[in-house]
Amino acid sequence: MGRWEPGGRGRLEQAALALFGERGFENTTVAQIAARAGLTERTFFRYFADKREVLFWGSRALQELMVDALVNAPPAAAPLEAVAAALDAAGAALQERFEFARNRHAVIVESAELRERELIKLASLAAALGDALRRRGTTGPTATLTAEAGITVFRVAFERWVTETAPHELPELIRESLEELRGVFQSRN
Amino acid sequence: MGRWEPGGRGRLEQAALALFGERGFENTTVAQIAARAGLTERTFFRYFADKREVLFWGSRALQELMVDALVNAPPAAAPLEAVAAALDAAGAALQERFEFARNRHAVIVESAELRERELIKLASLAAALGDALRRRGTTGPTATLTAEAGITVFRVAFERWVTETAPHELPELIRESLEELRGVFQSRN
DNA sequence: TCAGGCCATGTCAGTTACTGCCATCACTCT
DNA sequence: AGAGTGATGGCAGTAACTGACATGGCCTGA
Repeated sequence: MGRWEPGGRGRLEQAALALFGERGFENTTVAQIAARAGLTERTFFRYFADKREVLFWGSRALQELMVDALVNAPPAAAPLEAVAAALDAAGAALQERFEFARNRHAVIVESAELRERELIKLASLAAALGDALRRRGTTGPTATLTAEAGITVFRVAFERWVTETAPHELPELIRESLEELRGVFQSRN
Repeated sequence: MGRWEPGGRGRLEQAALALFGERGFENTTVAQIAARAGLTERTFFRYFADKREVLFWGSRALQELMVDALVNAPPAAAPLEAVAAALDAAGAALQERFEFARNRHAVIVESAELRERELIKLASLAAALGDALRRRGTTGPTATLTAEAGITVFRVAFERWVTETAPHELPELIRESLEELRGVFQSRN
């Protein structure tokens, strides 16, 4: 195999997901990932800041998608409705890649280190949505709280989606979870 | 100094917080922490699973406090009210240690690794509160969502508490944030 | 066509987090 | 005093990550 095969990053991502699935994150070495991708350890660390990041590089795209959806929501929409639009966009996009999402999630939940990384990615996503809300005119703490609540809904729905034996559709689970959270704040007894 | 000075764990915690504050988390080695505490690196890793954990060992107590408060909330209280009781307990306890909480938080926000660890600790706290809610009879997704929303409120309020120049009281900030989040779900325009 | 440059990759040495194994030291109990 | 116990030290080893430099393939301009 030539030194110049294209798509080094993608090959590393695939090799990592496969190896993590086979032997677990902690029992997989970066050198092994690189070898399976036909590259060296040093090159791995040029593409990814650390061993965990190889599973999260792709999530940048999802974040952009959600921020765009929020920005393009009707100006008259309430903050929660704008966030809901972002969640809809994410739900529709992920629904297309159920197999991949499920495999990736199965790997992540098995490793505390990967769960940590996922949490900080979601926190950064929440911050980005909060910023976008503020650009729409929502005031400080409300923007943060709405965005964080939206991410909570997303997390709970996603977890159900990839975990349940009789799979529902993700967008539907997102809407259900959002309504349940609404109920938490509306009941008063 | 004798080999048997008591309180090794506490000395390590203090030394770590001080060094992280002086030179930053990443520029501090475990050997330096251990040396300042009059111990060795090997002993550090007997007390703490990893370098970050030294800042989080104390948070176990807070989690127990909150779960207790939730369990002891009136049985008639709605899920959100039970979670609010847990948040009140945490707010009152932390209010006593403003200086420490502020220093520790300043160190954590400066390091991505430490922020990750804090997020997973809060996630574990949310899970514990969710479990406690289920033991009170709250059904599955609602318990999770209520607990997660409560932790979100806590996080936002805590951040304001240690960040604002004119400091409010933490319990007050928690109540305010909870009401703001309620407003997010009640407005309909 | 070839000289030069560009850039992805390789090589290598070094630091540090973390672990397993065994030795050692202080204190206690009998 | 001798044995046991529990906290600590010493040491060697693995693997993640980094910096400095070398090298190989491709492209571009004259």
